[in-house]
Amino acid sequence: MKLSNSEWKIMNIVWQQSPASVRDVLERVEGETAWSYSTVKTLLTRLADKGVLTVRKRANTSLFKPLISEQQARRSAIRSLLDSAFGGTFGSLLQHVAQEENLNERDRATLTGMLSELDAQKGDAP
Amino acid sequence: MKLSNSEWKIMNIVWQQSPASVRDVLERVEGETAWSYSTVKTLLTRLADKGVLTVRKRANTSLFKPLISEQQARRSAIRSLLDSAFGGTFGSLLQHVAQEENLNERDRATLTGMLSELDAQKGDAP
DNA sequence: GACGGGGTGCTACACTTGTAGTAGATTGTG
DNA sequence: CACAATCTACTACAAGTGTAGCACCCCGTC
Repeated sequence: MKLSNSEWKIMNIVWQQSPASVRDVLERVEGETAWSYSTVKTLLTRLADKGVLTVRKRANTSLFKPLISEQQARRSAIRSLLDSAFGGTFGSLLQHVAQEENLNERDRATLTGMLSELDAQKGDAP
Repeated sequence: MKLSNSEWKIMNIVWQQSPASVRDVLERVEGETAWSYSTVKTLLTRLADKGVLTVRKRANTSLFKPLISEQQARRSAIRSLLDSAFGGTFGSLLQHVAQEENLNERDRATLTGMLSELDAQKGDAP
Protein backbone atom coordinates (compact mmCIF):
# COMPACT_ATOMS: atom_id res chain seq x y z
CA MET A 1 0.00 0.00 0.00
CA LYS A 2 1.98 2.95 -1.29
CA LEU A 3 0.99 6.32 0.10
CA SER A 4 1.83 9.65 -1.49
CA ASN A 5 3.06 12.64 0.46
CA SER A 6 -0.32 14.23 0.96
CA GLU A 7 -1.83 10.91 1.77
CA TRP A 8 0.68 10.42 4.56
CA LYS A 9 -0.24 13.81 5.94
CA ILE A 10 -3.87 12.76 6.02
CA MET A 11 -3.22 9.32 7.41
CA ASN A 12 -1.03 10.65 10.18
CA ILE A 13 -4.00 12.61 11.39
CA VAL A 14 -6.55 9.86 11.05
CA TRP A 15 -4.33 7.46 12.97
CA GLN A 16 -4.27 9.96 15.81
CA GLN A 17 -7.96 10.70 15.82
CA SER A 18 -9.67 7.63 14.67
CA PRO A 19 -13.11 8.34 13.44
CA ALA A 20 -12.37 11.60 11.70
CA SER A 21 -14.58 13.72 9.51
CA VAL A 22 -13.39 15.88 6.66
CA ARG A 23 -13.64 18.90 8.91
CA ASP A 24 -11.71 17.22 11.70
CA VAL A 25 -8.84 16.59 9.35
CA LEU A 26 -9.08 20.02 7.81
CA GLU A 27 -8.80 21.64 11.20
CA ARG A 28 -5.66 19.68 11.97
CA VAL A 29 -3.89 20.51 8.74
CA GLU A 30 -4.81 24.16 8.75
CA GLY A 31 -1.68 26.15 9.46
CA GLU A 32 0.50 23.42 8.08
CA THR A 33 -1.08 23.46 4.65
CA ALA A 34 -3.53 25.74 2.90
CA TRP A 35 -5.76 22.94 1.69
CA SER A 36 -9.36 23.67 0.98
CA TYR A 37 -12.20 21.60 2.35
CA SER A 38 -12.57 20.08 -1.09
CA THR A 39 -8.97 19.00 -1.23
CA VAL A 40 -9.12 17.22 2.09
CA LYS A 41 -12.34 15.56 1.07
CA THR A 42 -10.88 14.34 -2.21
CA LEU A 43 -7.83 12.95 -0.44
CA LEU A 44 -9.91 11.14 2.14
CA THR A 45 -12.20 9.70 -0.52
CA ARG A 46 -9.28 8.51 -2.57
CA LEU A 47 -7.81 6.78 0.44
CA ALA A 48 -11.14 5.10 1.03
CA ASP A 49 -11.24 4.02 -2.61
CA LYS A 50 -7.78 2.56 -2.22
CA GLY A 51 -9.02 0.54 0.72
CA VAL A 52 -6.85 2.30 3.24
CA LEU A 53 -9.73 3.92 5.08
CA THR A 54 -13.34 2.91 5.74
CA VAL A 55 -16.19 5.33 5.57
CA ARG A 56 -19.22 5.20 7.79
CA LYS A 57 -22.05 7.69 7.58
CA ARG A 58 -23.11 9.30 10.81
CA ALA A 59 -26.15 11.45 10.00
CA ASN A 60 -25.11 13.36 6.93
CA THR A 61 -21.41 13.27 7.72
CA SER A 62 -18.84 10.71 6.62
CA LEU A 63 -16.48 9.42 9.25
CA PHE A 64 -13.24 7.82 8.20
CA LYS A 65 -11.27 5.16 10.00
CA PRO A 66 -7.94 3.56 9.13
CA LEU A 67 -7.98 0.05 7.73
CA ILE A 68 -4.25 -0.37 7.96
CA SER A 69 -2.10 0.39 10.96
CA GLU A 70 0.58 3.00 11.08
CA GLN A 71 3.05 0.17 11.61
CA GLN A 72 2.01 -1.57 8.44
CA ALA A 73 2.27 1.61 6.46
CA ARG A 74 5.65 2.45 7.92
CA ARG A 75 6.89 -1.02 7.32
CA SER A 76 5.96 -0.93 3.68
CA ALA A 77 7.41 2.54 3.23
CA ILE A 78 10.72 1.30 4.58
CA ARG A 79 10.57 -1.75 2.38
CA SER A 80 9.99 0.42 -0.63
CA LEU A 81 12.83 2.75 0.27
CA LEU A 82 15.16 -0.19 0.76
CA ASP A 83 14.18 -1.64 -2.57
CA SER A 84 14.64 1.45 -4.65
CA ALA A 85 17.51 3.15 -2.91
CA PHE A 86 19.43 0.60 -0.86
CA GLY A 87 19.64 -2.51 -2.97
CA GLY A 88 16.89 -4.06 -0.90
CA THR A 89 18.94 -4.70 2.20
CA PHE A 90 18.54 -3.16 5.59
CA GLY A 91 22.25 -3.44 6.10
CA SER A 92 23.08 -0.88 3.47
CA LEU A 93 20.67 1.56 5.02
CA LEU A 94 22.44 1.16 8.32
CA GLN A 95 25.74 1.54 6.59
CA HIS A 96 24.64 4.73 4.95
CA VAL A 97 23.33 6.10 8.20
CA ALA A 98 26.52 5.19 10.04
CA GLN A 99 28.65 6.95 7.44
CA GLU A 100 26.53 9.82 6.30
CA GLU A 101 24.12 11.06 8.87
CA ASN A 102 25.65 13.00 11.67
CA LEU A 103 25.60 10.71 14.63
CA ASN A 104 27.79 10.98 17.64
CA GLU A 105 30.64 8.53 18.10
CA ARG A 106 28.74 6.27 20.46
CA ASP A 107 25.87 5.80 18.04
CA ARG A 108 28.12 5.32 15.10
CA ALA A 109 30.00 2.63 16.97
CA THR A 110 26.76 0.97 17.93
CA LEU A 111 25.60 0.92 14.34
CA THR A 112 28.82 -0.44 12.95
CA GLY A 113 28.57 -3.10 15.60
CA MET A 114 25.12 -4.07 14.37
CA LEU A 115 26.36 -4.00 10.85
CA SER A 116 29.05 -6.57 11.36
CA GLU A 117 26.48 -8.66 13.20
CA LEU A 118 24.20 -8.51 10.20
CA ASP A 119 27.07 -9.24 7.86
CA ALA A 120 27.99 -12.20 10.00
CA GLN A 121 24.58 -13.84 9.81
CA LYS A 122 24.06 -13.03 6.18
CA GLY A 123 20.60 -14.57 6.43
CA ASP A 124 18.67 -11.40 5.90
CA ALA A 125 14.93 -10.85 6.13
CA PRO A 126 13.30 -11.12 2.69
CA MET B 1 15.88 15.96 -5.52
CA LYS B 2 13.08 13.44 -5.38
CA LEU B 3 13.50 10.37 -7.57
CA SER B 4 10.71 8.06 -8.66
CA ASN B 5 10.99 4.30 -8.65
CA SER B 6 12.10 3.95 -12.24
CA GLU B 7 14.43 6.84 -11.85
CA TRP B 8 16.15 5.11 -8.98
CA LYS B 9 16.56 2.04 -11.12
CA ILE B 10 18.25 4.13 -13.78
CA MET B 11 20.39 6.09 -11.36
CA ASN B 12 21.60 2.98 -9.61
CA ILE B 13 23.05 1.88 -12.91
CA VAL B 14 24.56 5.20 -13.89
CA TRP B 15 26.25 5.49 -10.51
CA GLN B 16 27.89 2.15 -11.14
CA GLN B 17 28.96 2.86 -14.69
CA SER B 18 29.56 6.49 -14.92
CA PRO B 19 29.45 7.68 -18.45
CA ALA B 20 26.60 5.54 -19.64
CA SER B 21 24.74 5.58 -22.92
CA VAL B 22 21.12 4.67 -23.39
CA ARG B 23 22.18 1.29 -24.66
CA ASP B 24 24.52 0.71 -21.72
CA VAL B 25 21.67 1.26 -19.32
CA LEU B 26 19.28 -0.77 -21.41
CA GLU B 27 21.62 -3.74 -21.34
CA ARG B 28 21.85 -3.57 -17.56
CA VAL B 29 18.12 -3.45 -16.98
CA GLU B 30 17.24 -6.12 -19.48
CA GLY B 31 16.12 -9.18 -17.59
CA GLU B 32 15.04 -7.10 -14.63
CA THR B 33 12.57 -5.01 -16.59
CA ALA B 34 11.15 -5.23 -20.08
CA TRP B 35 11.78 -1.60 -20.91
CA SER B 36 12.17 -0.61 -24.52
CA TYR B 37 15.06 1.48 -25.77
CA SER B 38 12.65 4.41 -25.96
CA THR B 39 11.62 4.07 -22.36
CA VAL B 40 15.17 4.11 -21.10
CA LYS B 41 15.96 7.08 -23.27
CA THR B 42 12.98 9.02 -21.98
CA LEU B 43 13.91 8.29 -18.41
CA LEU B 44 17.51 9.36 -18.92
CA THR B 45 16.45 12.52 -20.67
CA ARG B 46 14.03 13.40 -17.95
CA LEU B 47 16.73 12.93 -15.35
CA ALA B 48 18.96 15.23 -17.34
CA ASP B 49 16.16 17.79 -17.55
CA LYS B 50 15.77 17.59 -13.80
CA GLY B 51 19.44 18.35 -13.42
CA VAL B 52 20.33 15.00 -11.93
CA LEU B 53 22.41 13.88 -14.89
CA THR B 54 24.57 15.69 -17.43
CA VAL B 55 24.63 14.80 -21.05
CA ARG B 56 27.68 15.00 -23.24
CA LYS B 57 27.65 14.06 -26.89
CA ARG B 58 30.31 11.66 -28.03
CA ALA B 59 29.93 11.34 -31.80
CA ASN B 60 26.22 10.85 -32.31
CA THR B 61 25.67 9.23 -28.94
CA SER B 62 24.69 10.87 -25.68
CA LEU B 63 26.60 9.88 -22.60
CA PHE B 64 25.07 10.52 -19.21
CA LYS B 65 26.85 11.18 -15.94
CA PRO B 66 25.44 11.71 -12.46
CA LEU B 67 25.40 15.22 -11.09
CA ILE B 68 24.44 14.14 -7.63
CA SER B 69 26.06 11.39 -5.63
CA GLU B 70 24.35 8.25 -4.50
CA GLN B 71 24.92 9.46 -0.95
CA GLN B 72 23.10 12.70 -1.58
CA ALA B 73 20.21 10.90 -3.17
CA ARG B 74 19.99 8.38 -0.37
CA ARG B 75 20.22 11.07 2.21
CA SER B 76 17.36 12.98 0.72
CA ALA B 77 15.28 9.86 0.30
CA ILE B 78 15.70 9.11 3.98
CA ARG B 79 14.88 12.68 4.88
CA SER B 80 11.73 12.48 2.85
CA LEU B 81 10.71 9.18 4.39
CA LEU B 82 11.31 10.57 7.86
CA ASP B 83 9.25 13.64 7.09
CA SER B 84 6.24 11.92 5.70
CA ALA B 85 6.15 8.73 7.72
CA PHE B 86 8.09 9.22 10.93
CA GLY B 87 7.27 12.67 12.17
CA GLY B 88 10.58 13.91 10.87
CA THR B 89 12.75 12.29 13.49
CA PHE B 90 15.31 9.60 13.01
CA GLY B 91 14.54 8.31 16.47
CA SER B 92 11.08 7.16 15.55
CA LEU B 93 12.45 5.28 12.58
CA LEU B 94 14.84 3.45 14.87
CA GLN B 95 12.03 2.82 17.28
CA HIS B 96 9.90 1.34 14.56
CA VAL B 97 12.71 -0.84 13.34
CA ALA B 98 13.47 -2.03 16.84
CA GLN B 99 9.87 -2.99 17.43
CA GLU B 100 8.62 -4.07 14.07
CA GLU B 101 11.27 -5.44 11.82
CA ASN B 102 12.46 -8.87 12.69
CA LEU B 103 15.85 -8.39 14.20
CA ASN B 104 17.57 -10.79 16.49
CA GLU B 105 17.80 -10.02 20.17
CA ARG B 106 21.31 -8.63 20.00
CA ASP B 107 20.42 -6.11 17.32
CA ARG B 108 17.24 -5.12 19.00
CA ALA B 109 19.11 -4.45 22.21
CA THR B 110 21.69 -2.44 20.33
CA LEU B 111 19.02 -0.31 18.75
CA THR B 112 17.15 0.35 21.93
CA GLY B 113 20.46 1.36 23.39
CA MET B 114 20.96 3.89 20.65
CA LEU B 115 17.43 5.07 21.10
CA SER B 116 17.84 6.00 24.72
CA GLU B 117 21.08 7.72 23.77
CA LEU B 118 19.24 9.79 21.21
CA ASP B 119 16.46 10.51 23.65
CA ALA B 120 19.01 11.59 26.20
CA GLN B 121 20.63 14.17 23.94
CA LYS B 122 17.38 15.41 22.49
CA GLY B 123 19.36 17.69 20.20
CA ASP B 124 18.48 15.98 16.98
CA ALA B 125 19.89 16.58 13.53
CA PRO B 126 17.58 18.84 11.50
C1' DG C 1 -42.24 26.04 6.01
C1' DA C 2 -38.24 28.79 4.00
C1' DC C 3 -33.44 29.65 4.56
C1' DG C 4 -28.69 29.20 5.51
C1' DG C 5 -24.66 26.50 6.81
C1' DG C 6 -22.32 22.56 6.20
C1' DG C 7 -22.08 18.12 3.90
C1' DT C 8 -21.69 14.96 -0.20
C1' DG C 9 -20.95 13.61 -5.11
C1' DC C 10 -19.13 14.87 -9.40
C1' DT C 11 -16.12 17.05 -12.35
C1' DA C 12 -11.84 19.34 -13.65
C1' DC C 13 -7.36 20.35 -14.79
C1' DA C 14 -2.34 20.71 -14.63
C1' DC C 15 1.73 18.09 -13.61
C1' DT C 16 4.29 13.74 -12.91
C1' DT C 17 5.30 8.94 -13.89
C1' DG C 18 5.41 4.74 -16.64
C1' DT C 19 5.84 3.24 -21.10
C1' DA C 20 6.49 3.57 -25.98
C1' DG C 21 6.11 4.83 -31.18
C1' DT C 22 7.71 7.39 -35.22
C1' DA C 23 10.47 10.33 -38.19
C1' DG C 24 14.48 12.01 -39.35
C1' DA C 25 19.79 12.61 -38.52
C1' DT C 26 24.30 10.13 -38.30
C1' DT C 27 27.61 6.91 -39.12
C1' DG C 28 30.28 2.79 -40.29
C1' DT C 29 30.79 -0.39 -44.09
C1' DG C 30 30.79 -2.77 -48.53
C1' DC D 1 28.54 6.61 -52.36
C1' DA D 2 24.41 4.09 -50.96
C1' DC D 3 22.47 1.39 -47.33
C1' DA D 4 21.59 -0.55 -42.97
C1' DA D 5 22.09 -0.03 -38.19
C1' DT D 6 21.87 3.35 -34.61
C1' DC D 7 20.71 7.45 -32.38
C1' DT D 8 18.24 11.42 -31.17
C1' DA D 9 14.07 14.52 -31.03
C1' DC D 10 9.47 14.83 -30.58
C1' DT D 11 5.02 13.22 -29.57
C1' DA D 12 1.59 10.35 -27.07
C1' DC D 13 -1.22 8.58 -23.79
C1' DA D 14 -3.01 6.35 -19.52
C1' DA D 15 -2.74 6.36 -14.55
C1' DG D 16 -1.57 8.76 -10.37
C1' DT D 17 -1.11 13.29 -7.62
C1' DG D 18 -2.10 17.91 -6.03
C1' DT D 19 -5.63 21.06 -5.70
C1' DA D 20 -10.19 22.82 -6.12
C1' DG D 21 -15.01 24.30 -7.86
C1' DC D 22 -19.94 23.55 -8.38
C1' DA D 23 -24.49 21.72 -7.80
C1' DC D 24 -27.43 19.75 -4.94
C1' DC D 25 -29.12 17.77 -0.38
C1' DC D 26 -30.19 17.68 4.67
C1' DC D 27 -30.93 19.56 9.14
C1' DG D 28 -31.72 22.99 12.58
C1' DT D 29 -33.66 27.61 13.37
C1' DC D 30 -36.76 31.65 12.87
